[in-house]
Amino acid sequence: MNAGTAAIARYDAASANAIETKWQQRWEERGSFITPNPGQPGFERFQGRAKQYILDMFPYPSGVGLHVGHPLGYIATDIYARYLRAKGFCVLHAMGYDAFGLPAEQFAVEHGVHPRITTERNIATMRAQLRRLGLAHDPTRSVSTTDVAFYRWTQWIFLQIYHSWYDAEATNPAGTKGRARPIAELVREFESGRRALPAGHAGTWSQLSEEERRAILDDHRLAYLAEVPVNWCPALGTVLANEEVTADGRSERGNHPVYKRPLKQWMMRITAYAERLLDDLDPLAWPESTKLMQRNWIGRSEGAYIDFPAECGGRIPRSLNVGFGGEARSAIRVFTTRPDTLFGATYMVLAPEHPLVDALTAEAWSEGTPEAWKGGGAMGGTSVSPVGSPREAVAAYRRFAESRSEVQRQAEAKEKTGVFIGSYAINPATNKPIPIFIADYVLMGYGTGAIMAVPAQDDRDWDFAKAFNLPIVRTVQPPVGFGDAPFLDDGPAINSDFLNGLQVADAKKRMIAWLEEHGHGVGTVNYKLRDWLFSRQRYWGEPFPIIYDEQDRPIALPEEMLPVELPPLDDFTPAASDDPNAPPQPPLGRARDWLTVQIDGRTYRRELNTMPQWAGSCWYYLRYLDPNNNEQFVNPRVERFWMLSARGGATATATHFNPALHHLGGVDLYVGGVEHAVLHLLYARFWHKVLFDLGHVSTPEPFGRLFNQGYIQAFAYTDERGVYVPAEEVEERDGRFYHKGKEVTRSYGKMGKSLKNALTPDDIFAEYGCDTLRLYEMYMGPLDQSKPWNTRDIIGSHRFLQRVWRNFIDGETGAWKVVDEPLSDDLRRNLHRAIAKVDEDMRSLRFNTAIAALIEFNNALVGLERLPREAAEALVKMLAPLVPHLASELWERLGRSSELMYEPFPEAEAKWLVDDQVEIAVQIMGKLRGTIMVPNGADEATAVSIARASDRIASQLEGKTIRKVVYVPNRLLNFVAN
RNA sequence: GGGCUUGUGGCGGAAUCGGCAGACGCAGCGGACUUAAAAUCCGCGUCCCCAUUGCGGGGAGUGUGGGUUCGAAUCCCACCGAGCCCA
Repeated sequence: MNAGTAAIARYDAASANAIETKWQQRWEERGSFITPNPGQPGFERFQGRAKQYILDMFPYPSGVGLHVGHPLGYIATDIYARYLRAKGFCVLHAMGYDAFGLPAEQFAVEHGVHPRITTERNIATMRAQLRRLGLAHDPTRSVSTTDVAFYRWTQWIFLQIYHSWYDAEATNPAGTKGRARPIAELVREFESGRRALPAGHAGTWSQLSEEERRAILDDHRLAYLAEVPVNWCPALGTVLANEEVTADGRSERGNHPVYKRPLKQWMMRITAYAERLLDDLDPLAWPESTKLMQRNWIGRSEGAYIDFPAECGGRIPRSLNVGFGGEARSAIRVFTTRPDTLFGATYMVLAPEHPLVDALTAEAWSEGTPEAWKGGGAMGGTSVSPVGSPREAVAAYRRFAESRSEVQRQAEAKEKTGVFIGSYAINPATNKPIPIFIADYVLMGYGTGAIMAVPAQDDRDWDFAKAFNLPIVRTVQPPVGFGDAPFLDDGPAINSDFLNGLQVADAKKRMIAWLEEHGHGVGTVNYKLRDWLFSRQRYWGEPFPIIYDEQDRPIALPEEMLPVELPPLDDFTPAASDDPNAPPQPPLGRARDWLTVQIDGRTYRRELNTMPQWAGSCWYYLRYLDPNNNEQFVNPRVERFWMLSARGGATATATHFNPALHHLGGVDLYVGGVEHAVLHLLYARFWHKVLFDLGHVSTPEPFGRLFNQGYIQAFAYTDERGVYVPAEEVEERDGRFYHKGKEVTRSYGKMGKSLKNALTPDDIFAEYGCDTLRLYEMYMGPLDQSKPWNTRDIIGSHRFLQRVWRNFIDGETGAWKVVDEPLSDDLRRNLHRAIAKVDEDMRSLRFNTAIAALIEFNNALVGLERLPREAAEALVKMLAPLVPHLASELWERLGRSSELMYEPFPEAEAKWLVDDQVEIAVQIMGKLRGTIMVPNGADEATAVSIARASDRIASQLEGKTIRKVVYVPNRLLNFVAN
């Protein structure tokens, strides 16, 4: 035994903590977790090794600290990263903090403490907790989004996006269609005449006014300003995300009224990338369910735009009045995924805020208009008396619709509401007039904000038609016996002239051809995905690198003027108001000295909005690669080294992406919760693709392999009033639960403060040490499934480590038991079987079964007087990724001074994995009747003769005729006999 | 309403390709050691029936009901329950 290591006879809480503290200190002093970049000092030890980039989702450093559920994924990636190091890879594994966001700002509002102070305190707490878990993160690569040195580059990326446009025809570096290009190239193309000016502009580029040119460029930029309806909450003084608004249109926090209001906001043109975001999903090694969620979110649908001529006395605005041939026309344009049903379109519906509604609304009700169409009683629970004119009905309905949240409007369960606007459109297929309604089940943000209603083949149209007594014409023949309901499935077309008899798919094609031929419409692809609202009226976020001139025109700051730092503030309270019409006043408006900026003697005013929290998490994984670079957001050579992933695991030496040689994605494993399946991953993919198109990164996708970990859940207990009681004080007796003598009710859900069932890692450290916690969390079950925390079970993992310890060190005497003696053949077979199992399970992140195999092997060593070194060293190496402190301590006591982390993982030798004799099952008619021993790989005849020689089988077979024998070598033998 | 995931002992889970269901652990029961206890070690451990002095033997069984197959926790159909996403 080494001098200097105290003799510890028993592995318990005290000795575990002593060992863990010792090794955490030593790793820190030695810089064991640091992985330098190629060319940097210290990289020599990794020279020639293939890279692996192992990443956890970016955490928010919360003020309340971690509970035991949080580090589940971090422990898993740590084990995997340590395992890969032992398998000979050069591993990048780092952790940073997504530290902008609302909680720190709220805390600042309530307590007057600057968010930077709160944030830094929280980060320090979280770092200490993670360090105490023994996580091997490279400390030199940790970043925080709130560091000026970090968000300077977030602003820089914003500028790249702002200065770009999407050329749908260009070829990107991956060889597929569509590419972001610098806006300067667009200007040159317009100047040279190589690219025609957008429709509606006559003459040449140089003949356009400065304003016109700006407008055209802004229409192309990937970051642009737009008036969009937002959830404006005057009482909180901020715009809210949809998820922050309750179903009845009030703020989740404070229950204040929320209004839909158009506000000038920064938008990101993510819709330009819809097709590529969809196509590139296929080859990614992601869970299918996550890919499916992204596909649904992007929501690609093929269909057609169709124009319905409308009688409106020439009042349609000119910009909305261009037909498919470029000619002027008065028509309502709809998008439909079912152009084949056009003959069944018996009315039209516009979204209440559709720009044509004013022009189309009639002056008076025509003779015989049903009372129900005029708005009386047609607005759900809101009682509105029948109104005198279409104009009044429209105004009343709009007020009603505005009062309802988008969630309410989309909920299908409630009855349909709407009003007739007094005028008619012409169905281009039937040439008959059909009435035009406005109704809030049609949303302005989807398609064109107008639909052709086909009640016979659409649920919502059917309900609406029933409610308003509108005609229903079937255009797809339902099967015999089909009831009084819309028919959505495939069938032959009926009542449809030239489509009759065609199935849906063919009918669609035929109709689109007909529409295009007659100028009534055009086939198209539509997406549910909308552009990304990128402004927030908040303080604690990245300021935009944007200023405005006297004409209120946005101007991007030059790169040299970055960073735009957040100004100091004393008061973070947003300007609250009871007046829904009060203009939004972001907190940055209080920074008087910062508000304006002088450049070349002219005064500009700054953008007061900040970026959303998503911004930093869209690219942090690139900053880990080169965190201290002050010249570039990441050095391209460094980026290529870590991100280019060669197929087959070979080291990448290529200088650019080649689809034949490389995986699409750079990060080799990305682990995090499924709650980020859509937004974070979609936004990050979008930014990454823009950076890829512009040549700043080398891969078309950021994350090649994604793994969604499950959650650790916990029981919670409520008393007879329904109030939560502390879970740790609850006792179980005979399957019932008691708190302070009173029976309580058990429920099951997320761990958290509000349910009084959270348990901190610190509690477990004190009682068992962090190696036990790491082991228990991995042993609970498969990583991707949610499972309940059960404190009672931890003892099993702790006992296993104690048993390991006792196999090395006598529990009574403290004597060292490892000897240089050969291992018996039996034990060696056990050992190599364990190695094969653990190796395979670790590679596929099945730590629970890897641990079970280690327990079995260790149990086989229990009772040995002396432990052969061969088994001891292999066991320590296999334990090293899982319980690095305990393993390092034993490694040192084995007299080894090398860093255990970088010791190669044991190799299973094939010859020790096979037995001479194997036990196989013997069945008769598929029922188990016994087992026999046969030589490994025995043929059928041998197995049959051994089986028939056994008394048990022979007696069972007596008097029966063997019809057939099924033999699976080394597995089973089945006699089909009767 | 649609889509996805999921359902195995008292509990967490294992069975990786259709081939011995319940590995491993927790809780429980029995035994050894001990004056005793703790700790440790060994054994038992789905349900029902038969046998029981002892060894044992048979049947059912992976949410429910069907199907495919020599053989189904695993594949197919329908239903029930749970979770997530979309509406």
